[in-house]
Amino acid sequence: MQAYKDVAKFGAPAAATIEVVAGVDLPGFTMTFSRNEEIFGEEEPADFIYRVVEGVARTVRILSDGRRQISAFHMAGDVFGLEMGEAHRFTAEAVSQCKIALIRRPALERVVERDISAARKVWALTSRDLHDAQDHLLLLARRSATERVCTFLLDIAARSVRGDMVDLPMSRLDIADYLGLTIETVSRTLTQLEREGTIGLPNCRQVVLRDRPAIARDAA
Amino acid sequence: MQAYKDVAKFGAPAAATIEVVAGVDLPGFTMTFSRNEEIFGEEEPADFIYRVVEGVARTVRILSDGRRQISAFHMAGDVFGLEMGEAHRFTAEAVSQCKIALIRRPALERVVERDISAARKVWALTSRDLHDAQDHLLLLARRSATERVCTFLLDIAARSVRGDMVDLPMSRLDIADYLGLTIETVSRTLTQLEREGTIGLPNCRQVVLRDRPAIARDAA
DNA sequence: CGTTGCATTGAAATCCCTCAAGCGAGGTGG
DNA sequence: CCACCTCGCTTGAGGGATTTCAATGCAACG
Repeated sequence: MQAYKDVAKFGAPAAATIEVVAGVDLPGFTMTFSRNEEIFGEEEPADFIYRVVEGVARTVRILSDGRRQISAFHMAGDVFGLEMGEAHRFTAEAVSQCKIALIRRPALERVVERDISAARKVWALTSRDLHDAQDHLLLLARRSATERVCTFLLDIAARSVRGDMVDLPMSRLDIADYLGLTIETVSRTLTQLEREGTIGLPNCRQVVLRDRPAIARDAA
Repeated sequence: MQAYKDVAKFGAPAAATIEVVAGVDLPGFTMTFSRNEEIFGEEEPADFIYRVVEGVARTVRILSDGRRQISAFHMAGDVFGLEMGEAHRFTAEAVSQCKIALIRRPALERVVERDISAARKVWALTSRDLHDAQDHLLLLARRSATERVCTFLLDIAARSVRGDMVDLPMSRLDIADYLGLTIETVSRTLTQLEREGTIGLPNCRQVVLRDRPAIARDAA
């Protein structure tokens, strides 16, 4: 618990039973983090695994010269910070104010040692992350700015069930660092799509998917 | 065995005991594949897992318009084609002529159901792949052509223990598709590094790492 | 000895980035 | 209540890294 000694900073942890994955419930506690607050740091011992209860988190890597890359956004229900090694390989931060459930890793390890089906479900989490990373890889390696942005919009839309109105919980900088672009290119691409009538931009945190087929086409 | 009915095409499979990971030995068989031959296809049922015995394989994804991305090169000892789902998510091909060990997936599943420590080792394979993918992600998102090529050279060098002389088993096109560049950019970057005296290029399939510190610096 | 398949090189074009300014919403204080 | 500030987003102009297109080189092979 070292990292969270100073609980005043984070809001009081609340003990609870956390469903890590379907059918695997473990004792844990929830904490709230404010916008941009660090949840855990790269290289820190991976003593917990984390599950988003409310809000959105991001996992980030930063190069020495400041170039930043967001590997994933984590929405309600997503598990992150699961490691086989001793240390975290990313920094995790709150995108918006969020409530996060923490599960002590030894507790998870114990269940995994005993229960094959639980072990399988935990493995599936890693496998899922791998698939996402591989899709992301293809995106970054071979897709144009427009394709990246459109893919991103469809992805976010699929993860937040709101019809054609999509809320973007993250800033343009976050989107840019996720897509391997600059903030300006993201902005220009969005306004370009708006000019073509493909999307609407009532404000900078909301997108209306006016022409999904066109977006899907652009997402290639 | 449907996919490999036509064994004549591949060379006769040879039954053997395969070490999937340290301490997990399973019955399987080896087959040889010639340069550029397909080992398995995307969307095909994932009935086997694969381990490189000799040579090098690649896992590939292709977009409808022909853009290609290589997610990884697999060298001697590497396991690939491990899926939790029903189907492969990549195409796998032989980079050079290679000998591949195939393990029937049900055999693996049985061991994983019984033996927790084996399950853990198999999970570690997925976890390792995830780490590699995440490093690759950062490379593609935020690094320049020179940085990518230098990182690649160091990576290959680390995987083939030969001092400062590195053999490149793959073509320029393979390197380009792995690094998210074009073949011309890879070629230009290499000749640039040669002109600076950082590397030597006795021929297009061999690289001499003349100044490792400089390469490491360029790899950022 | 021509063919074929990479690899290299050059010139031009393009896409995205960099730098710089302007805009707008939200918050603060006079 | 409004001026002012701040922060994030947008927009523009210019530049640069990488791609594209095209030609040449080179080694292996029949």
